[in-house]
Amino acid sequence: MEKFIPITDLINDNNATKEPPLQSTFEKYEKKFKALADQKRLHILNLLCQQDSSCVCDLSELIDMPQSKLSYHLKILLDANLIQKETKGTWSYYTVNTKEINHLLSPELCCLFRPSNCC
Amino acid sequence: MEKFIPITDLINDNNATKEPPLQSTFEKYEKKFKALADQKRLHILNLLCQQDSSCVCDLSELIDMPQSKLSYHLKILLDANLIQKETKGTWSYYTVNTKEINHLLSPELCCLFRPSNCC
DNA sequence: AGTTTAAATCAATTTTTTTTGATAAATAAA
DNA sequence: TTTATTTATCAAAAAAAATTGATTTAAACT
Repeated sequence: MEKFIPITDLINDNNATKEPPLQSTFEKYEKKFKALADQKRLHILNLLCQQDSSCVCDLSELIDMPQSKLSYHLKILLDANLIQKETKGTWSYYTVNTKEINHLLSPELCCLFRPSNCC
Repeated sequence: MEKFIPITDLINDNNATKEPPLQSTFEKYEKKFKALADQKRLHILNLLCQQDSSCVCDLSELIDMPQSKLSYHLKILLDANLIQKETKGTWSYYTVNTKEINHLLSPELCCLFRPSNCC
């Protein structure tokens, strides 16, 4: 059989390989998707958007996860800018960064990780 | 300082921990986000949606990646249902699963991984 | 002041993912 | 029919991420 050559290959000029700004775009989204690529963190996000604010010790009970483990996962979400932290005294309160989530995910999916009013 | 207790905590009943269907939802999306959580795979997706169809050997040149490595990453995308495969003779042609991408990602982001007409 | 609590961080271990080069299966081309 | 090409898969090694329990820091209580 003869190799099939799509029309677009004949039309497009192959500048596809040199994309200087795309590289850093991919890095940015890699980080964000890495943060989402874990059941536990998806669960955390889902819980966070049901409370409008939760401290680590409460979340730890809710999700039944040791504190150091939870802090580790919260940090990953925080570094990806998917959640935000506010410290009051010794407590750290975390909230979903709705704006960022909306920018990243489809409306259907956002509902899973967005305050309960939506869906 | 006294511990701050958000109003929603006083209102919501704490059924948050027992979510039998949510568990499998998280599993499903974990897999999809894992597939997206890699620069190389994002690059592959981006290239794939510029061609409407590419075989492994062409992609391998375009992205400058050894064949076995590329096949490995294509399989991860395929298993997550983010791309589709069609075999013609010895060649495998891959295309972006636009429907799935649209369901998952925001319109802004979809543009990065969707045929060039959009943005 | 002394004790307790909340949360972040650390180092060591375990688990998962990725890379690499080789091989196998199937088709194409000579 | 032989040879070359395309792609998937395999096993071993390397790299990255997650888990665990302990420690540290800081603030809150008594």
